[in-house]
Amino acid sequence: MTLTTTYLQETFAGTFELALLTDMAQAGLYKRVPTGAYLIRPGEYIRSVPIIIRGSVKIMRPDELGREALLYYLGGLDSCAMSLTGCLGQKKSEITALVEEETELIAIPMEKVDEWMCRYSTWKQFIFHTYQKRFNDLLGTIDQVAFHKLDERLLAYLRKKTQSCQCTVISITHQEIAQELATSREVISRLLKQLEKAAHI
Amino acid sequence: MTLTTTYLQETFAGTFELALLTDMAQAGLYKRVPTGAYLIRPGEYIRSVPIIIRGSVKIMRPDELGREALLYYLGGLDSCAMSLTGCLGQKKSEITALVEEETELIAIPMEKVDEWMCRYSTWKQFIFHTYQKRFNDLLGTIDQVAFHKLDERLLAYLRKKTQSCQCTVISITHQEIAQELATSREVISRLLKQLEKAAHI
DNA sequence: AGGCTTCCGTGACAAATGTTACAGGAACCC
DNA sequence: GGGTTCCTGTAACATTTGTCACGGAAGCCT
Repeated sequence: MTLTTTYLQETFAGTFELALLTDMAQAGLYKRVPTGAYLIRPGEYIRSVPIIIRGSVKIMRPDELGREALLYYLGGLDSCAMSLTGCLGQKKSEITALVEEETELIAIPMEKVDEWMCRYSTWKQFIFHTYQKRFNDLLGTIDQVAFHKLDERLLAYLRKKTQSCQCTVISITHQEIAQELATSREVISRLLKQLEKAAHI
Repeated sequence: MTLTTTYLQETFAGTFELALLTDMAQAGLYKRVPTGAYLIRPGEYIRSVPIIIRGSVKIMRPDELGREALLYYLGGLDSCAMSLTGCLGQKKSEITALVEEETELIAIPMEKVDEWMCRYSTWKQFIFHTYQKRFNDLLGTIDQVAFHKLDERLLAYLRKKTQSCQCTVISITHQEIAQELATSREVISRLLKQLEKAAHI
């Protein structure tokens, strides 16, 4: 599919000025990415900045071996700050971005990201707003990991999950939860049992 | 003290262009801040972006009550990304910045931060470089908290501390360490004993 | 049916961390 | 000297989390 200015206008109603939308239509690349695909993996170079239109992307941080801590989710009209710094700094990615639900996105080539920054003030605002959101996400993650016990973190995790997928039922294996909270399956099993009991009282 | 372009030239040799330095000399405010002072506290508004010339500033994240997790340190020629987003977004601070060693800094008023972004490419680079560094710092912190046990974290903490203060002897109470690692004093006592023993073997 | 895989439940135990309680040393002030 | 405060050491115990070992349920393939 090719991007049309009209489509962009519907999507970004109010946030971007017309001239910018026209530029985006021309320079941006529309992509539809299926569940399970990776947008980026550690070690790869980042050459464009994605803006998520619809769907859900999970950003994770791997450790030396195997484990991957959950950092945050990207949803509608979010963008990734990691990609921004990565892009502008020409660095390899330090994170993994996994598509959780089929995602539509617009990929903006990095030269444009830079160029528009001075040309369009709404773009500059968007970029910094993105930074701010991601920073707060990370701070939130640190809060969780540093100050809260696993049961609370598990609850928070489940809540966020239901929010981000807009549904009331979650289908996921204990194993996956365990990975994202950097613990083991048995522990999650145990805690879920506990919560279940506690809920009955 | 007033800022002179010559002083700035010495300090930022190579990183900033001359015209920018002249602007900085005019708009920037030189400050010398004593150990123990706060640059910012949660809830306060940020009206300028500090660039640290010399010294050491500790950035912490408080939880609902009392505890404060260590996020990272700012040292020579560092700047704070939180202040950037805070500034440009007009938000209240979510963090605490405590001066650990007497610090000299230049405070740049936020209008200038914004204005120079498009005028001076070296400034833009500096800003994004700052973002990138802080982001990586945060990721490192998450790594530590999520994947490592307390004894490793303690070691890493001590190492960083000796680095940042450029000395071989640290003088700090167990209590403080405990706070920054979000644990209790007794635990730190215990672990330090352990490490001590282990070192003797 | 039988065999395979994946996921879940669970008990028993080990290790790590948090908590409580108390004692002693050093510094300081009166 | 006596009193105070701050810091450290340490023992005992509670709680939380990690690990191991195993068994059972469901699905899928032949």
